[in-house]
Amino acid sequence: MRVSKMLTRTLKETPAEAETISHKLLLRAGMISQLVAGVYTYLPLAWRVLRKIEDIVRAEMDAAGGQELSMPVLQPLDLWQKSGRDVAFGKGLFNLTDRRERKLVLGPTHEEVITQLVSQNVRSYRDLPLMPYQMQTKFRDEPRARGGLLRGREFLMKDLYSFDADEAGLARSYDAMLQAYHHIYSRCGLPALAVEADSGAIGGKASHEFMVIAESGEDEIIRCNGCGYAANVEKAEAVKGEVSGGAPLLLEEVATPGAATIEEVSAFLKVPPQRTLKAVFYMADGQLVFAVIRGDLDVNEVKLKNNLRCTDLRMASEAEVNAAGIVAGAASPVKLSGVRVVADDSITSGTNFIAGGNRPETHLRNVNYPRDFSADIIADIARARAGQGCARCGGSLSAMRGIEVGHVFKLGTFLSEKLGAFFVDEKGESRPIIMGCYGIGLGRMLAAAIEQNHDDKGIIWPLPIAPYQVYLCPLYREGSAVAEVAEKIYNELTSAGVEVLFDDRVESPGVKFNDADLLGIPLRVTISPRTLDKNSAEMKWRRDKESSLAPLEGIAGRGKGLINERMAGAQV
RNA sequence: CGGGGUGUAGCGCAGCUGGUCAGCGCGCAGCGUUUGGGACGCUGAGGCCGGAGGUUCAAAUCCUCUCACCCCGACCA
Repeated sequence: MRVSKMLTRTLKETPAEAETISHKLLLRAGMISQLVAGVYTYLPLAWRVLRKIEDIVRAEMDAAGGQELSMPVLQPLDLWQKSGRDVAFGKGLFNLTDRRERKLVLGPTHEEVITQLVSQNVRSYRDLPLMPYQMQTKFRDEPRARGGLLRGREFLMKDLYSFDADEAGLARSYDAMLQAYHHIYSRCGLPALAVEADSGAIGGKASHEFMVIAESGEDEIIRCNGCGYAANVEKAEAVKGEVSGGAPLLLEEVATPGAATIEEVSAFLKVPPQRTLKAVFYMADGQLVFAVIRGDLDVNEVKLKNNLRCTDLRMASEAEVNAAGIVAGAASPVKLSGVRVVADDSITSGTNFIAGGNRPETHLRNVNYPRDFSADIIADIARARAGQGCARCGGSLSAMRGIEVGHVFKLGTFLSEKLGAFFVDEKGESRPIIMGCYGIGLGRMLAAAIEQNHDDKGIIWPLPIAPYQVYLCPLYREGSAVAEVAEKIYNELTSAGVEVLFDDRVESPGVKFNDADLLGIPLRVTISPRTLDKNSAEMKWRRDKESSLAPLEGIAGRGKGLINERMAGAQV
């Protein structure tokens, strides 16, 4: 490809709408163009990257037993009502109505369609397992699209669905996918970490997310430095530590003027935060819930929501708390009635806590569970954080941010039961097919690759997914043979099967080098009067500092060799 | 949906206490000089100032409504 013929140009200045690095660089490199919020055109360079990612994903899906198909974007709303997930997706579903007033949605995912399809085709356990997949554009009316390709309302996704006759089969399918996913990320030069993930309200036994570690990531990951345990903070467990308080003492009231927060109370009473109880109020499906947790810990709302089995959870307003006759800032579960109490299990191990007195500016000393109060639910509802102990091995936990580039999920039989996907087993009995689903955000992978591979000059593409492998960069000078030689090398490299972006523009060296750096093509081949004097061309890897000279004779073979070497090697 | 912000040339922005306020830089076109890290000179093209109302002798500028986009939060298989 000749740069002079490309549809897009590079930008010197970053468009104001971009905040994250990948978004800025994608715009500056002329790889994407926004149409409306969260919806982008993939311009030729980005499309080439996406196709490379797709090729790798396709190869691994096929190798793992997948079979590719393509399902419709346009789906009847009825199907979603049948599964009940029209409610779960809510406003995230793009709705439309056809000329016959039939309600349709733009598919946000394809479990319903595939399950229906499978139900029409599978009769017997002999027909299983199945692993159909597709690469398809998904539509989700996100409350807030952001970060360019990182979170769009229209995005490319690979989705595979597994259908098995029994749990063991599901486990095999699931493991095959975990393996395939590891292969995919590693082949793309984009190391991703598999972390345990929350399985959500719909349930299921296991779920893993694949995370690319990046500052701009929307998710927080908790990871053990000892055993390698890693989990999304939504799900992560940690050792909370024992807090002794001695033998239970008599409950006693103390005045705490002006002290309402944990910090204030613990400073005022000269007691460490872990010896206090924190009260947090939520509205769960419209009902007030009182969450109690040790003062040094924070409530994990996902865990709380799962324990409450509610669909809507949010912090309660002060008015809602007051309406229940509770004193915010001095609330406690002691002598409380009429409100559902959920306590973190951390409160069961210590004694003689400080808790609110349920009267303004008053607290209680020596509060003990279960002597002084009860809870409707006792469970782990604490948010894990760096520095705590690993629940598995006792090692030390650290926290990092990640971009979710893949999510695999054991679905179970929820959908197959709702949509009538049954099979007949060996004993002749009808049973629901056991499902799993496995997604990879293709566009998000592209963006994540940039988040992880860039410098202040621009993108540094991992070789396997780079739009082109070589940036051929002749530096023009009147009366020299540079142009002619460049054309020759372009033909030679291209004939050798090397993907070349040929900067045939009559531009100054600075312009060309800066564009080469911005576009991030892995290998830059420069030809100038200077190199021609030595009958050679300059070879420079985008990722490296140094450059070297290679003789013009046999340059195509040399270039191809270097690329193959790097493709095969660890460093891409 | 709550909070905040921004809409002026392809991009980045200034002008916004009403009256040469239709401007600057980059980019673009032509000509010439340049060519190893975003060169220089000259000439030129390009804007219903997001939209609709209103106030006024006069509106990019003030008021109202509206639309779009961005950020924080909420939300998120």
